[in-house]
Amino acid sequence: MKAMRISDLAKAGGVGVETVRFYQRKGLLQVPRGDAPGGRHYGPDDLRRLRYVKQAQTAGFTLAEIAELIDLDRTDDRPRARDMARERIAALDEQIAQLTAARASLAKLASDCAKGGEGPCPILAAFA
Amino acid sequence: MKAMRISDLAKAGGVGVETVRFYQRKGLLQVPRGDAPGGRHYGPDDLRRLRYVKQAQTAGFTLAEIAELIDLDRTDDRPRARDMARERIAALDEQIAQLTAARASLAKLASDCAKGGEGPCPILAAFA
DNA sequence: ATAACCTCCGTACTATGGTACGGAGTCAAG
DNA sequence: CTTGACTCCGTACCATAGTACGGAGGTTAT
Repeated sequence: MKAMRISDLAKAGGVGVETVRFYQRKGLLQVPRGDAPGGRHYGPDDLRRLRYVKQAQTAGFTLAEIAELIDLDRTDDRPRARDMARERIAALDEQIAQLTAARASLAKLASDCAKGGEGPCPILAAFA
Repeated sequence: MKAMRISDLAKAGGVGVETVRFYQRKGLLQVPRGDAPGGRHYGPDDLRRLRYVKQAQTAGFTLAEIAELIDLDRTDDRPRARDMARERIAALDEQIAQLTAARASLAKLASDCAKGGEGPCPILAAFA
């Protein structure tokens, strides 16, 4: 395995080089010990970490929260991790409920507008 | 009805004065004809419009899209409005699906972590 | 009539999550 | 031995959706 460079890591993680560097600045990814000149090299751990960040993001964690999770990993603080997960699940539930409600009311509006009776299009007139 | 001033409108809409002004700058709310010195006054239309904006936001429309919807209202372009609604519903469906999936995987992680077997806490180790 | 409070206006600043740019150094191939 | 591609680094910039600030002026209550 011929030492991944930052561009390889980025590609493998499906992000841009600038994003990797951004994550490094935020403490989400480690900056490899400044050894090999002409390009530091990255290992599979870095890629796992990068993927972890991306995955955690899809669960709605902010980058700051992800940084905290990573820190909890260091200290193996499981109770705190469970708390964060519980909070996130609750937030997710609320968000899903809200989006579902919005979806329903928008769908009704759209169908009413399509039915196209008289009067103004409810999508435009409504939410009122 | 003693002419709503900007702060009354803001309060009624559940936003701050600065937010009303921000919406005016974005073209989401009209700036009343500059008549009454010592405070322009706003009417029920303005409040309806403000509530429309807030409602549309919960459906996930960006302020730019909401500005477009408002413009469609002016021109009564119903086909375009239906398109926008359809697109938004599709996006909402996708988002709901993603959040639901994230919720499920996070819930599993949390329960595995709570079961607390050996090895590292899956919330911290996982997403991997 | 003076203080307290409001309006208008422009400008600047915040947070979040990136994205872009320019310069300097390094490295491999032609 | 030069060109091209890559690295590092700092800094600046982008969109989104506000929030805050300071000054100039009008209004309201005592």
